[in-house]
Amino acid sequence: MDTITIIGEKCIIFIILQSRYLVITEKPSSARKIAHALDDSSSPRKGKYGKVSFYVAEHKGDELVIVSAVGHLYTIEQKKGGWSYPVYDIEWVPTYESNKKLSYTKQYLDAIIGLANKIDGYVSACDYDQEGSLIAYNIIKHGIGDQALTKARRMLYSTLTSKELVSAWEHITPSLDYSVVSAGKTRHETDWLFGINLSRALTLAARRFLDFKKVLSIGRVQGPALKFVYDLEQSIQSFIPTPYWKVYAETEIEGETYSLDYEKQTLKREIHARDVARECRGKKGKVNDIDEQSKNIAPPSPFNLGDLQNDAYKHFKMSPSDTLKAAEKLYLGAYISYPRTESNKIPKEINVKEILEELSKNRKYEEESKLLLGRKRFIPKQGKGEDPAHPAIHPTGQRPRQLKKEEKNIYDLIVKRFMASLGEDLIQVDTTISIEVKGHTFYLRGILTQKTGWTQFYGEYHKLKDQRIPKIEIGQIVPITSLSTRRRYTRPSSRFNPSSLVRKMEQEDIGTKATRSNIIDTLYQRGYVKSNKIKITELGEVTIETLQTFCPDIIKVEFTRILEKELKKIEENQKDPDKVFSEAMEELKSILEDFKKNEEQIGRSISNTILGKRSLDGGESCKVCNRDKLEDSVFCQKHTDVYNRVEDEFQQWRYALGYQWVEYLEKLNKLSGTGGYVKEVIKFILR
DNA sequence: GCAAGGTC
Ligand SMILES: [Zn+2]
Repeated sequence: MDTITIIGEKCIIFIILQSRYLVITEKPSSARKIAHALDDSSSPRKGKYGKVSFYVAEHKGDELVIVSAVGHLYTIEQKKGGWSYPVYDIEWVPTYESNKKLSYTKQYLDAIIGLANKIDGYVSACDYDQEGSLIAYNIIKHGIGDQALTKARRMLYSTLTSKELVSAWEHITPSLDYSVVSAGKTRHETDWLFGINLSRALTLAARRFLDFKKVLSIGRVQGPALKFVYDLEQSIQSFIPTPYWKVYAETEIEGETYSLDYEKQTLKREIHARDVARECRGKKGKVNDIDEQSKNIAPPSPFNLGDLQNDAYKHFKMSPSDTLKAAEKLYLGAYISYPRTESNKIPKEINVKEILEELSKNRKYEEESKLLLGRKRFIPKQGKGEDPAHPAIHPTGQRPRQLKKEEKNIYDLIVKRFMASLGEDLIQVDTTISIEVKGHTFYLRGILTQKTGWTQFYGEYHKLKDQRIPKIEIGQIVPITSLSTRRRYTRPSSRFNPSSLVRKMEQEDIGTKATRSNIIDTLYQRGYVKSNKIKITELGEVTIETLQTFCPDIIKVEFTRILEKELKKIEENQKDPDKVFSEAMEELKSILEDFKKNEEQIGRSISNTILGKRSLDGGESCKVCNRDKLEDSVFCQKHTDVYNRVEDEFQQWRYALGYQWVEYLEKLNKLSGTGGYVKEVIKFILR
């Protein structure tokens, strides 16, 4: 609101000018909250533009028209040409034009453009992150026009509480955050150009020798995600088990049997195991120490999306993308807060007490929420995860209606986790009783819960595992009533499942909370991986191996790290976005030239893998697979490496069991933990 | 038809 003062000769006239602002949010729920927070009477007028809701709020004499986007309303497309590569000429176009499945976005864009009428200023009120800055910029620039950009400002907030929103409005920036916008644009364009060009290059190479209907794809996030699966599969296929021995012992005290742990969890030689058995079996031991340690286990923090996806897989075997879908439904029904969050924190502005009061009206949660309400303070445990725009996932208190089974499960998990995060520490006492038998030590361990703390709110999602212990004193003599030793073999790492692969992507910091599970779905759709215990397919394998030669960067996590560093420089005005972009394009250009030059060879190796054919280019292949044989070996690189390790590991087996070479190979061949490549090599040696 | 990122 501007006050213009005109001082005439004899009088002073104040003219108060009301300004009209168009406020653009990222999603409908933020528009509603901002409108209610900023309207002086907390009751903004609600209007409809076609089917799209918008709000008109009066704020300190100004009029705010608040309308929302639905995420990105603009996307990248190639300007001209067909399905070929290289392609460098791109432009930003409305999303609904480029993707029919997203045609619903048209009504939102139409609404924003239609409402951009007699507006004094534009306000970008999208989420407080790079994508948010770009979403509003694209709409204003391409939808409303360049002249609107000069009147555009940015409103920044991290929680959608009235207090923060009012303050955000007061601290609105004088112009858009152009450096953040540039970083966002560069990210989109680099990803598009690398992703689309390399995907087409792979697909077209595969089609050279195959009637191949499918498309192949690769990208900055897909690449490393597939590489994780590939690497794990290599280690499983190359795994050679090692024998070890384990001691199982029991004692009996006052008629009750207790199992004992031997001092060493594993023994490396059979004779060591025999020694323990001979010296301790049937003997008596003396209690020489009783150690009691009380431990406090803090409550879990409320969920971020990754945690929720992980727990939903654990408890309901739901895939991460199904969990996201269910959580989205709950969010759109206003039963839970925004689910696409990386945060494990609930800021103090959120009224936890009020949420508990609402939850207590639901009989299912009445008892627990009333217990929590009996307290003086309502501070959820704060976790590590941070998010610039959204708090941790929590119930709103609003009672859900007509949920599907999966949504019901997810809702219950979220509510109980939220309540658990408000609980007190779980207190347990760990007891370790040391029993000495002829110089060998055995441990009798017990766990006793003293205070259930937060676990009483987490219900079936956390089971207490108490282990009782006998009444016993130092110096007491106890019998070893049973003792056996068993030979075991080490096992390879287990494969990823959709949830642990999301976790891995989180740990490696690739993709975002909203995209990780979808990208894993893409790997399945492409035929790169299969089954719930994720196994790479031959197609996935040949894709990784091709890229390892021709574009190793796209399957490396470091590619993302480098890009992030460059984007940060753009954000901080330390580097010209054009320079970052042209450097990336220089790299891409040389990769694509190289790819094109070798397209025939690449196509042949893809088709050979798929058809299970040996290579036809004259070179000899490995005795047990299609790959090229090394000069000084009968195997390819992979099988040669495996052969060398089979030789190395033999020493360990001879030491542990006194096995001879052939005996060793035959045993390995029978064990389930032995990797496929290992068995291929062994079968060849034993042929 | 191909990316990764938003969100319905
Ligand atoms: Zn081989």
